[in-house]
Amino acid sequence: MYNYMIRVFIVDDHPVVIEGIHALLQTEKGIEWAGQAMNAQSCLGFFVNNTADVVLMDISMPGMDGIELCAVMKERYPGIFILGLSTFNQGLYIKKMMENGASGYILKNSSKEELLKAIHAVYEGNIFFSGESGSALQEYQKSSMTQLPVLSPREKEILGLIAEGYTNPQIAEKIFLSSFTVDSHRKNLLAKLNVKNTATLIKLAVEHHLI
Amino acid sequence: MYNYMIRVFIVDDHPVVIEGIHALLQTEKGIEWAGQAMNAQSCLGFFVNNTADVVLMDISMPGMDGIELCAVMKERYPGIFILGLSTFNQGLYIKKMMENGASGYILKNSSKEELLKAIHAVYEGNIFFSGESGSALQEYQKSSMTQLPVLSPREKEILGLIAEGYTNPQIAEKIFLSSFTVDSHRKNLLAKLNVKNTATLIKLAVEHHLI
DNA sequence: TAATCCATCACCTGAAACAGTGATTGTTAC
DNA sequence: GTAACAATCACTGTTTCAGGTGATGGATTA
Repeated sequence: MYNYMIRVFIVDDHPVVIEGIHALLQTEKGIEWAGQAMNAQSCLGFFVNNTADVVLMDISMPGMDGIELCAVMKERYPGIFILGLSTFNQGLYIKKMMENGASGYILKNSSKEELLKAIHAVYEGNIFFSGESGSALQEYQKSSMTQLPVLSPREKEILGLIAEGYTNPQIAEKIFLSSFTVDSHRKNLLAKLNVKNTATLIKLAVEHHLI
Repeated sequence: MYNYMIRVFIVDDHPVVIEGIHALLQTEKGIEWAGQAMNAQSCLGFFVNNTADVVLMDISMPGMDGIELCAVMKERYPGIFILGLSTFNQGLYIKKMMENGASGYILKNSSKEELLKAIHAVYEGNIFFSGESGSALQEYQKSSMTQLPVLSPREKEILGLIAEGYTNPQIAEKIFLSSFTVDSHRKNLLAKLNVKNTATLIKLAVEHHLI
């Protein structure tokens, strides 16, 4: 089916998961079991004298977690592809792992077919998300927004205008308000979002897709 | 090989591309040719009385482009998966299409195998990027930065501190400079990036991953 | 060598932002 | 029916930003 061997390494603090995936992959012709680790240190130790093509990496581990480990691994071994692994579906974690260089993300309860598809996809340099984690990434903004205070429509409007570079007097003129009122809304935005000035306000707003 | 039929529709203003992909997919057992359109209006017209499973969508078209069309399509038909299509590799466009609900992105010069892999992947609800476009997404920041003026290390440093909410005097104290100097750098940042105030400066910086 | 750019410092002015305090109206929710 | 909150407006300071203008030394580079 595939005319190459993909050396797969797994880092996970749950022996059950390691054994389960090992069992799943054991019979696969294109897959070679490179090794396993139960924590970040052990994983990094392995790669000093060994290597692999794809690393299945648990996101939550004692000590250094998968997000950090991912960054370190990609820093030291840019050619190794990392596939995030988790029992639950957290858009925030997916995003962080991707920012740290991961090539994809799947759930631990994925089917054998999905796991193989993901491994092959990332090995070929593609980016792959399993269906559920993919939608989680797309809806990351929504989930992360729920952690933020609710902004009133007026506040959102003014936030958008601030982000476009308008000053308070300009906004006031634009939407027929007193400049005092705009200033009040602006202060409320700073207070609600717990930031101290325009720079941090806009940074937070852009990062959380409020604008 | 696959026990289902995927109805594929294509929107592209280049007949050559339509014919080329049609020819590629014609012999595929699991693929059914749903139809084709050469512009956004024609595409939307088709879907009034018809449907498809996967829409291959050109990103650059006369009139409404793929990015807009993608948003409209996903709004009206959330169940249809959209695969972006382009002759060139533009991280910015990929990002926008993904924000508008696309499930993936491939280059028009992809191999038949890659095209099929992508179609099947998105049909199954996964997210798929071909290798080149995937890396383009990951390196979106770099590519988009090339369109931006080059910032000196000092400027980047000060930009970062501004984004963290420090004022000029605070930055000056922090990195042992005159507040005048910090202000100079700040003005240079505004001038180089062609923005008028802190709000737009930070917005641009965050969006282009300068910080 | 001359040109260019970075990094630094300096001053002035006006505009804008930030902080604090307080008020009124209207609607929603308990 | 009153408590909470959104939306509006108001005043007063202080701090910061933004625009302009200019200068110096050092590194790079064409």
